[in-house]
Amino acid sequence: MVSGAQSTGWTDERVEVLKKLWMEGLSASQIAAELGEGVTRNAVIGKVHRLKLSARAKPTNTAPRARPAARPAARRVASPAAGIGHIGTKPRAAMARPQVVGATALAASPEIEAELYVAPASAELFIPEDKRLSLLQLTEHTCKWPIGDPLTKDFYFCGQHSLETGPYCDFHSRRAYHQLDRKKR
DNA sequence: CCCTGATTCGC
DNA sequence: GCGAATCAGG
Repeated sequence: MVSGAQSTGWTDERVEVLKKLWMEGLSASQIAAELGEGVTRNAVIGKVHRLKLSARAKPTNTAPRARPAARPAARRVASPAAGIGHIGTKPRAAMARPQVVGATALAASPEIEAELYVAPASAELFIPEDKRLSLLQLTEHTCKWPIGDPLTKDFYFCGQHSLETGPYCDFHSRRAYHQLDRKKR
């Protein structure tokens, strides 16, 4: 009976890992990635709540989450058989290493992957001088992301081909948002 | 846009 | 019990 490897289903072993990592402060997605196969971040969160866990770094506050009121009906995947809909999302290959955990107040555990790679540190793109644009050189299709100090001659615009969806290029549009937009109702 | 956890609800 | 879908916030 040794062979009872239920890939799905929470074994004690997995639960322990889950609890450990959760208490360590790792995010649900990271834990899911660690557990690997068949485990999504939702599964992790769901299990965490089921285990009465959660509240790892919450000294106070019960956070009275506002309920979504009335759920119209969370329909499961309707999958109409042959979904010809175009794939709008990119596979993004493998994101095995998400951006480093916040690690606000947790002790590093050597037992876990101690492999942390330092960020690229490239906070900005380097624009070759021949690609830099002055204010007057901007057009509808050039990235209008300002670089440098406007008070010095070391100021110019990105100048890359901008997206149709915004005034910036792909790189800078992501930098422009990332935290804004949604809360700014 | 990316991400986080929280919640609901069909299975 | 499980987890996808969805919500709400950062």
